[in-house]
Amino acid sequence: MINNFKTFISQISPISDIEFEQTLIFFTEQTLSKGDFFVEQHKVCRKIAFINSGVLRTFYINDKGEEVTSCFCTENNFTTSYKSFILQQPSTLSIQAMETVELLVIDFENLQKLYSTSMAWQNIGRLFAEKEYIVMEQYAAVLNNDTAKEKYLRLLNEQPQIIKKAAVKDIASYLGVTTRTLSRIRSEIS
Amino acid sequence: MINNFKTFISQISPISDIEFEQTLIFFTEQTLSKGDFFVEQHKVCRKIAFINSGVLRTFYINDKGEEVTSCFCTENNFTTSYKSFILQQPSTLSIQAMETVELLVIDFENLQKLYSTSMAWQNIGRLFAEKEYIVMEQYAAVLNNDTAKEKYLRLLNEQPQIIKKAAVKDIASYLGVTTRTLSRIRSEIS
DNA sequence: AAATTTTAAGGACAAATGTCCTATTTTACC
DNA sequence: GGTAAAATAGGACATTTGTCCTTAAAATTT
Repeated sequence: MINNFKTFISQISPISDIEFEQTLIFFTEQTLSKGDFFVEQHKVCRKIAFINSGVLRTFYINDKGEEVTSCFCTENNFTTSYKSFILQQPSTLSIQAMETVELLVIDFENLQKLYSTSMAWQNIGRLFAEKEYIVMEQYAAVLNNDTAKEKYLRLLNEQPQIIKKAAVKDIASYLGVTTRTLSRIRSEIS
Repeated sequence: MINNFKTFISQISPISDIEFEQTLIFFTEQTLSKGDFFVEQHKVCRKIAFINSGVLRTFYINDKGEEVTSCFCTENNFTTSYKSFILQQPSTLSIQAMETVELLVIDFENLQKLYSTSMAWQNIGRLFAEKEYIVMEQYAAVLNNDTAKEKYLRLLNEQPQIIKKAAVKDIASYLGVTTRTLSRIRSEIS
């Protein structure tokens, strides 16, 4: 777990062994079982986690009261209700484990401590935010341009493990289509 | 111009008068006329600008060769082809002045210099990235959930100046609908 | 294991949106 | 100011997607 994390962090920004070691005391390991929530809607999200293994699903409730999946969070990434975390406001999102998940968790206060004392972590924080932005920009472009079928095929191509693990209705809302439409696409393909 | 910029920066992160003054030498003023490009597709975007006045349009060319507007950049915000700027890779986006635009511009190298020497600017950089993420997340949620009419009414409500200033076809592509659909919505409303 | 609930597939029809087109208006250019 | 080019509105029809529904399968609970 720690090795994975160090590799991941080092790829974002160079950090000395010593500084990494000093950093680790701020993180705690956590395991979630399938169905457990990492973040619950309406509560302020106070933590961010490195996913060592497993997949989580991020979703919100739209105006019509339906669950809309906005992200599938996979291993070797961070997960958090980012807006809630940044602004320390109640979260519109919930994050739930889709299977057993191993996390390395740091809370808001400790991360701020890292930011204020470590240039390396300031850098990691900024680069992470920039990366999240790029991912979201790409997601928006897909939603804006692709047809339902194109969106499904793209997901199938880019994250085949999600197609296998996630419920059909969650894939549908993630792609911004109804289950009826997704059902049509799936029968067309097979 | 400078005062506007200082107010804007101070709202993101507290910065001392002295540090702000020292910072200013890295920025240059620039004025664009209507139609001028701030960023051109295929070139690496080497700069980021504070918009003191005016509006710019960000767009890309999709698979079908059509222009798709991804952002209208308004005054008292930054503008850049963010992904290209971050990664220093050729830009998929172009950014064009929709009217006369007054900018305060800093290039990539100088911003990196600020990042590496100033904790305040590291902080500003991270908070800016976080803000851009939140904006993009909201845009994705709108694209995913709202009908064509809802999207148009939202834009009308939230950025009425864009409806007035932008071409209908650009509003359409920004909202992810065809001009035919937007035409229907507009005639319905009036 | 049986009963209950949830999920998924797909039929029938409705609504929304897109495609292709033409007429008209607006803008850009010489 | 006149001409060419681009943009807009909107008709006619096609396609996509959504809504509502039923049935079957799968998962969950008792």
